[in-house]
Amino acid sequence: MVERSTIYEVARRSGVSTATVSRVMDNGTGFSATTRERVRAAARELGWVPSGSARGLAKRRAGIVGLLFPDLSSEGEADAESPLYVDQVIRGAERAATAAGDAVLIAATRGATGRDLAFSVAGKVDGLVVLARSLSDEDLAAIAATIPVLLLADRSPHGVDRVGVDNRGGMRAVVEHLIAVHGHRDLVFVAGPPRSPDSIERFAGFRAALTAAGLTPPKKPHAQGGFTEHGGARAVRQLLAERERPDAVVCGNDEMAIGALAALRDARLKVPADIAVTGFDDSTSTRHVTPPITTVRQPMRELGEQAVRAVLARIVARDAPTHQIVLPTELVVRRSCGCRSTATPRRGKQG
Amino acid sequence: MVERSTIYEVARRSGVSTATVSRVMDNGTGFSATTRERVRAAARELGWVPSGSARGLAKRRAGIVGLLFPDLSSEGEADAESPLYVDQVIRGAERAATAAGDAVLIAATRGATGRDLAFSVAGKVDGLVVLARSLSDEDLAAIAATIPVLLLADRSPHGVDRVGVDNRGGMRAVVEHLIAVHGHRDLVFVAGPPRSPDSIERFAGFRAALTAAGLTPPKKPHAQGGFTEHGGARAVRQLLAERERPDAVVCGNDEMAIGALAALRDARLKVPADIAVTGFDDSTSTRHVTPPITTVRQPMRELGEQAVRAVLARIVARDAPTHQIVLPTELVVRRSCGCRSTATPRRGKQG
DNA sequence: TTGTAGGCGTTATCAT
DNA sequence: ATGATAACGCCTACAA
Repeated sequence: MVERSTIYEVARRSGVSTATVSRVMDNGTGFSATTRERVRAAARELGWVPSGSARGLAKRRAGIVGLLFPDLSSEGEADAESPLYVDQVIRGAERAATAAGDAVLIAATRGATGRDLAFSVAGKVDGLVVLARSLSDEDLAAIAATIPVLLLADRSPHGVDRVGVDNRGGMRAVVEHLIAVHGHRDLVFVAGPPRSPDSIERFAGFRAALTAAGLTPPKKPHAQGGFTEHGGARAVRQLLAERERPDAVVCGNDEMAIGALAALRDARLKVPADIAVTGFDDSTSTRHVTPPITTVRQPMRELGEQAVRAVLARIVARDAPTHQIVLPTELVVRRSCGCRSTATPRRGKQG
Repeated sequence: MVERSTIYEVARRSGVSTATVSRVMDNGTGFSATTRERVRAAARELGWVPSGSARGLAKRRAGIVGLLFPDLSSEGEADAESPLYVDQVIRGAERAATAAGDAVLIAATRGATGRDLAFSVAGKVDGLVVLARSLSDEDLAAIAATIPVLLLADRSPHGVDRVGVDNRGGMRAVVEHLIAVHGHRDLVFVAGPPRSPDSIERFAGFRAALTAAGLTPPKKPHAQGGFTEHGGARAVRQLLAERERPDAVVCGNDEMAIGALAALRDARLKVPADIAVTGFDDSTSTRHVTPPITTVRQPMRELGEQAVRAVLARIVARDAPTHQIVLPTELVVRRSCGCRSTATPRRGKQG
């Protein structure tokens, strides 16, 4: 690891000009087979790796797309750190970027320092995918004025590309299942953090399903569990103490559903015989818990893929119309709802 | 998103030279407070974000560290895609990099195309963290001749920095627990893929524990489960069919342990009353399964952190002695081993 | 098919 | 405290 060699050395060693070396490395055209081999040989011998910075500067294209996500741990949220689905999004983004010959740069914004980080990242990439809540609206706008930005959220500022997932339709699908297939009518909703857009959307889906079934939806969630296992358990204990036993506990996410299961077990209630439970997210544990939880799968990997594809597309076509993509969710029927065996998954309704 | 403005425009607008603008943005020194404000104002008004490429070229430092990991799905392995712990490593890497003012670039190598990808990434970063099995030894060496490289594995080529986790000590700790605390003597080992270094190390730990207890360790694992849930179940069914019931089933990872649990349930055997089971990794599901699985926690997040810290250090001190760090694991006692309640976790022994 | 040379946007050295 | 002005390593017309 002495000194990184440059294109000049490769050119000299192979007896051609730097222009030719550049052409060869770009897999372009305009050189003889002999030349190509000589250049390649020289490059190999020197261990030359083209400088991404120089290349990026010359081409006005770094070949990198950024991914910004929030690290909520620093915000005093209950969340462990960043939601786990972030990992899936990252995987998807990596896959799409690599497929397109780009690389992906990731960074977590943490509180106030997030601003500087975001701008620093913006300088290093050609386009940016921003997960909900990782940036203030004005910082987002400022960056969007510089490079293509795509937001992963339920809604985006005017003119900003967006890819989202159909939270509302997914929740509506589970609830309709509970009502139509199992005949439940007294359903209770355990929400996540009050201001979480995901939680809000899912509650909207819950209400929509009740309304569609001719039932009266509540104005507010029956309880809140902060999206945590512990919170879900607490919510159920409280619910059980203050009202008659409902037919089903509809949880805003899987972790709360797992907590709910534990609380119901403690209360000597059988799931699903005495009471049904559902989750949201299709996290790994839902399959292993007893009984396996009926839930809703979100295509997080695909979310990441579509997101970088969209920014990549916009980098090329700066003035195409704004993207607004909403990915469908999928109902995953297991046993906690009362079904005996796993049914064929079906898609959540849009909207 | 018209045209990215440059340092020249900012300089002109604020009535200073580009040198001064550069100084101000670098938070350096050598300018008056008045100047600083004028420059900042101009930058803000123009929405100027310094070009990372240009900056990197001039400073000979991109401010990016790379992380290369393998995507095993393309290799026809049983693994879903890439092992899940990769996510944790990524999180750790991101955290350490961000803390140091750098960003992290991630890329998954997939089969043969991995080579080009790796070199492409190498050109964009100042240092590279490479997860085991993502690159051939010679490609690794070629890149290591160019930029600082650190390998995340059980061993590394001569002169290459390395950070690993004490697989052997961790497995030894669980097995010793099974022997010393629960008095088991007939232990059976379910291994992962035969050539997996992790699996091999863990089996070595298994043998070491038996030997230390005066028992005769087997030369080869009793069964193989390919690190999958399904494989673990199959291994146990097979074992049950061909030999007397052992005291304990020691699994090379959690997924196989979960599969083992299912197979034992089908065989009407009670865990841990009739037979004990242990896993490795401390994946989320181990807590939710019945009974909760005694396992070994690996500090994957910390692994990622230490790794980028080490490469960052080497970028500064190119010729410091080679790093060789091994992180300790932690025994997580739950119920599948026969313990009633969760004991205080203790560290796995080194080596 | 190949070479020449200017330019990409910043930083850093040397003056002033 | 500030300004000129070379690098930095590669790409890409434009020529030949």
